[in-house]
Amino acid sequence: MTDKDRSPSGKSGPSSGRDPERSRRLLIEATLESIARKGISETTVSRIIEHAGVSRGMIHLHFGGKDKLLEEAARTFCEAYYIEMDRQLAGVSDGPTETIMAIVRADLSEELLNERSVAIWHAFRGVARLNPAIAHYSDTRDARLRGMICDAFHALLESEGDAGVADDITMGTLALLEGMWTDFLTHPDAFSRQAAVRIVSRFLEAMFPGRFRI
Amino acid sequence: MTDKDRSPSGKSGPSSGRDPERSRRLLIEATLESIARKGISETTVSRIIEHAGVSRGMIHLHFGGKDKLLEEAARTFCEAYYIEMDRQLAGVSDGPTETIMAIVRADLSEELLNERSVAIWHAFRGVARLNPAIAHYSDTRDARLRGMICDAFHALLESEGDAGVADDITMGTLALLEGMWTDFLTHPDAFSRQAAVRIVSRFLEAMFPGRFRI
DNA sequence: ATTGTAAATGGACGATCGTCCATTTAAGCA
DNA sequence: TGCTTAAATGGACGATCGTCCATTTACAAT
Repeated sequence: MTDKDRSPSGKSGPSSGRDPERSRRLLIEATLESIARKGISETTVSRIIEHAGVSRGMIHLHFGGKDKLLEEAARTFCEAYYIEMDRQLAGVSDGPTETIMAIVRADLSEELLNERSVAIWHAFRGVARLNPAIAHYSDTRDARLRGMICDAFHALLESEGDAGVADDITMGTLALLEGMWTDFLTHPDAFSRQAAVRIVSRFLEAMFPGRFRI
Repeated sequence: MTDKDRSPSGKSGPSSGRDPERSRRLLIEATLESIARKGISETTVSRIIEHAGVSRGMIHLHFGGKDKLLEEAARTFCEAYYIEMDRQLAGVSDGPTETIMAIVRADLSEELLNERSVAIWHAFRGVARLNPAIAHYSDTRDARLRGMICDAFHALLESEGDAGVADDITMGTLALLEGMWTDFLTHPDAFSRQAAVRIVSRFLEAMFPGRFRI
């Protein structure tokens, strides 16, 4: 261990000290918090630095501008979704049915679907069409997750049916989940996680009788 | 017909003349057009009046401020959805199956689901959570549409099953449609209207065998 | 023709936006 | 203890935001 490892990331200094990594993290977190609470249009440089407790020049210094910071915030937020999704999927690997339901339950779990996340998610969606960098992170679930679900449905279908059926059901299932997120956004009080899981289960049980019993 | 009917709304004057109604309409249309093309954050007073071809003071004069104009634009946009939906639903009244599929086809039709509408819809969604007035128009389909679908599913279920089943399937169907809109937003080029209708049909056919044959 | 009324104009205004940079501060090295 | 380097500061800057109002314009009634 060289002297260099006695860097500011160690817990020696209580708070104030040189730590560019910490500054970056503070800014990203403050940005996401501001978007969640005040919306993206009211997420200004002044508000971000106030929440982060840093000086005005930090955004330009560490990110090169407000837009780049927003992009990094979107990336971080998207990354956090998959990290938590993987965490909840860690213990499950029994079969296609369990895999699919594990993904569904995780996507609708309190850790992933809550007022904060749904607010941030839809805020980014609103500006995604004109900001390709953000659009990339606003995609309807990524290829890996889609692949996992599609493979599971393929296994469930065995060899019967067309090749496109599994793709259709995959897209339908993802669309169902998307719709649940939107419902949470528009009716945060009336929303029921249990009902949401039950509804998805109903559709899948109808599709594969006996496999997704409620 | 009194003299008053020779108002500016008549086609006497070619373009310039007093017509507060026309000014209001121009401003609302310009607002929606700007949101569709530039996003809500770049929809400024300057841009709106430029597109509308009116003077700066008009927004404050006719709407009392930019926020009120945005709210009116959201109302108008939402209203247009239901007007077109009703138009497409006008000829259908055969049975529950036809009613449901007519709503699905209409919701996914080019008139209702297109790049412009999906951009505006998601832009409003993005700011809805902090703007109650706009949130009201961003609701996931209104009570009337939901009621029509729910009644149809009730009829399809006849007397079997719990009372909540129809509600569940209704919410699932609406969620599916919401998800399709989101997919159109994130993948406008890859999206297929035909595939979207087919996927919804698959799920409903699984739920009610023989009723929603593809 | 004159007057009254309301629509329409467009510039002034203060506030706030994001960017940038001269300066200060703190940590590592000689 | 100086010296170097990079992190951090915070105010200045021009641009642009939305609001507002004194003024002009156009139409209807007198």
